Amino acid sequence: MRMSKLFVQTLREFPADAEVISHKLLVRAGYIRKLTNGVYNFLPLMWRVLKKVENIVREEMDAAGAQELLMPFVQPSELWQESGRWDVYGKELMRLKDRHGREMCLGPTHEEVITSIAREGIRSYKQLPVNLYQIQSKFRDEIRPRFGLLRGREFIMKDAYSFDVDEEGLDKSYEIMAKAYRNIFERCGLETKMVQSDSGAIGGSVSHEFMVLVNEESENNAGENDVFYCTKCGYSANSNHAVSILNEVETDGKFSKAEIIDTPNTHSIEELAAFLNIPSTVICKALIYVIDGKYVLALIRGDRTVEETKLMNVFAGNDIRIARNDEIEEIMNASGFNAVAGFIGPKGLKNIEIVADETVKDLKNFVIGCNQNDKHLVGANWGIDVELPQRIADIRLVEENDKCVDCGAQLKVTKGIEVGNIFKLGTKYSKAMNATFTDRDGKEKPFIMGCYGIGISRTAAAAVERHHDEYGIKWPLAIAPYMVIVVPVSDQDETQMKVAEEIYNKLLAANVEVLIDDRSERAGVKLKDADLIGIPYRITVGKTIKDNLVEFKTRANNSVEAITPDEAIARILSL
RNA sequence: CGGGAUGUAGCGCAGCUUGGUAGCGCACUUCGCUUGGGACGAAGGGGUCGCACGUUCGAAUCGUGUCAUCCCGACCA
Repeated sequence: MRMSKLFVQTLREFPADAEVISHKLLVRAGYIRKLTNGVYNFLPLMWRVLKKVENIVREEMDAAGAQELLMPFVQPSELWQESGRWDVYGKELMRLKDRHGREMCLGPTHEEVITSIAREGIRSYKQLPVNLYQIQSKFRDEIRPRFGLLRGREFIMKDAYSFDVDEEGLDKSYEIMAKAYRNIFERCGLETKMVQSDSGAIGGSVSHEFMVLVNEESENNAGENDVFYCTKCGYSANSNHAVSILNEVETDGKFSKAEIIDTPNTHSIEELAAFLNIPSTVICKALIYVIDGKYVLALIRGDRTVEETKLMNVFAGNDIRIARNDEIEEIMNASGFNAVAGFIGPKGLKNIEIVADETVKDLKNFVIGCNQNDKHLVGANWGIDVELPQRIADIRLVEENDKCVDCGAQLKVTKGIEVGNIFKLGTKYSKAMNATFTDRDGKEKPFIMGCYGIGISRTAAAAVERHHDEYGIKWPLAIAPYMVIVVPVSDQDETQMKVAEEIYNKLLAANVEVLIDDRSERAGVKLKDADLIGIPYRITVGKTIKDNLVEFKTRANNSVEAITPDEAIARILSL
């Protein structure tokens, strides 16, 4: 391809509305352009990258025995009513009506559609297992799209769905996909970590995420997830799912008797601990949440943080938020109190579910709110002064230096970009939608399902996050839009132009994806653009051509060598 | 949805306090000159100043409303 004809506009400056480096670079280098909030045009260079990623995914999925198909982007509400998700998926589901007033939605994921395909097409266990996948645009009306391609509303995704006769089969299908995913990301030039995760709105039991770790000290960290991992064994998990063994801390408040004392203006744990001159580990913190519209009081040791996803899962909820002040007032009034946040406790509260984190069990002679403003109960003990809640669960956020549940070593935390996700769905959708097959014993059974996603456009953006420098992108070879760019330094030097054209034509003839910068630009412009766009190899034809030498530059490490044109061609063909 | 900020040419910005014929850099067009790290000169083209209403003789500038975008939180590939 000739640069003079290539549809690309590089910008001299970074776009003002971009925050993370992949967004900045992809816009500045002319790969993408925003159409509207969270929705991007994929320009020719970007489309080539995306097709590269797609093809790697295709090859590995096909090799793993999956079959590609394509489902509609627009889906009827009926299927979502059947699965029960029409009412629980929330505002992220882009709903619309057709001219007859019939409710439809833009596909954010395709469990419903694939399940309808399976129940029509699969009648017998003899047809199982089967794994079907597609590569397609998805639309999720995200609350806050950001970070360019990392969190768009419209994005390209590969989604696969497996159908098995039993759990054992699902385990196998799951393992095959995990293997395929490792191959895919490795081929894309991305190091990933497979971590345990919460299964969220998709549903199901077991799930893992594939994270590109990006824990660099960069000021704009694109990693939206905290990943906890063990420094010794292989344990790793998303913060919304991670568990740990706590280090020993003081849990005895050492108060000689239980009494309610004045603790003015101690709205936070820090203020309270400072006022009483005690460690925060002998305080029982009480927080009121709203889960699917119902009030929940969560108790946790003062030094720890509630992990909201874990808490929500205790109640199998879909939506969680901390209660507003007016809601707290309402709860207090209903129980005959008037305490504000900071002085709340479980004793005497009515019409509210109470759940305690495991950390509060061992507290002795501790401090807790008593629903009176500017007062706390000190020296409290479970069963004597306050009832220990019946519902006890792990609802805490793991922290760095907690101990690994598998081996006891220290846990560390790092930021990650989630590029892939695999779930064991089980029968969630097949039961709800009555999707069954006839098993060997002649009985009708629901399919045992799994689902497996990869963010294609996110993967490409993650590659930029991992592979770039101050001059621009450094594409991994496997997903670069072109492999090599030939740059004649001066378009007025006939020899340079002639040699450059020869190299270009020879590479073209050898089916190499090659660009030639035949624009009538100064050398600086051409070299800057080549670096910015991030083509893995550059062959620069300059003055040294009189000695039959060209410059061979490897973008990955910015190394340069002077070699002959023939050697340069041979080098490319050997890669 | 809550908190903060910003909307002026394709991109990046100034002008607004103190109202008076809309500017700069890059990009774009033509000509000249230049060609190893985003040159230079000359001449051009391009904007209902997000939108609406109001105040005023007169609004990019002041007021009200509205829309959009970005950042921080809850969501997820």
